[in-house]
Parts: sequence; C-alpha cells; structure tokens
Amino acid sequence: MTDTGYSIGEMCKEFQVTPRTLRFYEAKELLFPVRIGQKRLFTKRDRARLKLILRGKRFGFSLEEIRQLLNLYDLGDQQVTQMARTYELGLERLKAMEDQRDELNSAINDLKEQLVWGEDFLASKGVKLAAE
Amino acid sequence: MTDTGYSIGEMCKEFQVTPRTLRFYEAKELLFPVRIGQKRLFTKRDRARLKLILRGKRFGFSLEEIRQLLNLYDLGDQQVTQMARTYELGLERLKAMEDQRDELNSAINDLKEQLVWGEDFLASKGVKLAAE
DNA sequence: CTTGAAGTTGACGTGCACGTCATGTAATTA
DNA sequence: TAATTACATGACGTGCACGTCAACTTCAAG
Repeated sequence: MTDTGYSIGEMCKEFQVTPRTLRFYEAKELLFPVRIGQKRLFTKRDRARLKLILRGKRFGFSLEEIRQLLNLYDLGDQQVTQMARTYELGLERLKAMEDQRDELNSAINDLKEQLVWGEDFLASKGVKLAAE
Repeated sequence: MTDTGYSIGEMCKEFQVTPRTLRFYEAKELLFPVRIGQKRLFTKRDRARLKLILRGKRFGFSLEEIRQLLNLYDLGDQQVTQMARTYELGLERLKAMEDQRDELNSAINDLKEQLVWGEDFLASKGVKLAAE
C-alpha cells in the first residue's frame, strides 16, 4: 500500500488469492514483481495485470492464453514488428469472445425459459418458492 | 443414425469428441446411453445433453457444475420436492451467467479500445496489417 | 536477544478432464 | 476361415493450476 508497491500479502488480501498463486503466476511470466532484497514488490502494473488474469480465468481462458492476451495490453513495451502479430492475435481473440458472449446470451435465454417453465410447473403443484 | 439411437462413433463425429470422453461423461453420470448387448446406444436425450455439456465447458463450468445444470433441464423427471431446490440453484446459476455476460461485455469493450489504440499506433509507425 | 510475523525457495501432492495403451469381444467382409 | 472394423473394459499416464509442507531468511516489536 506504500508508494513503493504492494507486498505479496497485500495482493493476496485484495484479490483473494494465495501467495502460491502469485508466485506461480510469476513463474509463468504473467506477473513481474520487483525484488527488494529477497522479497517481491508488486507494482501497479502487476495489479492491473492480475485483474485481467482473474477475469480471463472466469471466462475459461488458460493461463497461457491469458499471457498472450496480456501482451496485447503491453503494446507500448513491445517491438513494432511483434506488435502486428500480436494485433492479429487480438482480433482473433476478440472474435472468440464475441462468439462466446453470443452463445452465453442464448444460453441465458434457454435457462430463463426453462426457469419460467419450472416456475409454472411448481406453482401448478402448489409449491412455494423463496421470495426474492 | 438409425431410429434406435446413435452409436458412440456417430456421436464422436458429430460432436468432435473422443470415445474416451463420452465414456468418461457416462461414468460421471452426465450421459446415460442404453446398452444393446455390450455396446452403448446414445439416445436423443443424450445428444441434447451433450450439446449442453459442451456449451457449459466453453463457459468454464466444471463437469460437476454442468451435471447440476443438466438436472434443471430434466425437471419433468424429478420429484416435486427436489424441484424447488433445483429451481433455486437455477436462479443462482442464472445470476452467475448474467454477471459473466456483463463482465464479458466490458472485457470486449476494453479489448476493442485497446485494439483501436494499437491499430492507430501501428498506423503511425507505417506498419501494414493484414486486411480483413 | 529472542520471538513472531511475513516472506523465501524447493519439492512433492492433488483434483480435474481426459489421453493412451493393452487386451478382449462381436459382427461384417474379403 | 481369416481379417478388418467397431466397440468394450481396465489401468496407468499427462497437463494444468495450484495446495501443502519443510526448512530458511529478514525484520520490527517486546
């Protein structure tokens, strides 16, 4: 929480992860904490990246896929030649995410219909459901 | 493809999965193929369930979570008392999916912005991108 | 000074979702 | 009859994403 960065403990509390997880992410080159002596100091950038990592996970991306995605957020740090390739990758990833969103929407609709159906069925049987 | 059901091979081709996967899903009680002698015969219902299984996987649900979800689609087969509980579970799941959709949408927006940014940056460097 | 909290590096363990043999059977096909 | 083809059942292996435990260092507080 100091202006020098965030300790591993602070990161863990904030993001609800274990130290093991953060070290693991470092090993997989998803995070790049600075070393102060022996200890890790996570930067603002690491915080931002971790947010994206956890979000990616919720969508079922693998850590390797997330690592690719993160590079997209680091365009400024990259060589121009590599950027073009990364950009292409970003477009693909975007399409995949949009497809996923569309499918998710239809799944939600399916589920909603099913719930209405079940609700009616239960009502017809005189079963009371917990009020919202 | 006959009116008696679908062989494991037919299922595999149609859904791009291995026999191992289908047997595994049976073991985990996600599918319930009928036995004709020793061989499995997958029913229309199994086909429908497999579609939902694969969709669920794309959203990062575990097989166990998917199994719960599938029960929701089988309300007709269940006891009324159990249905209420299942219904509650469905509502929770629905909320989770809607949350996920919203987050996915914002992630897509983030990514789009980032892509526009990268695009402009690349253009400013005179790099040519593959046309769509 | 020592004690305790917080952090470190290995190294091995674990749950999930299958992959990959090895081996066997049952029904066509040459 | 012999050989595919398609399926079956174990049983062990694998990649991912960490969990867990042992042993060690650092440092502020009592």
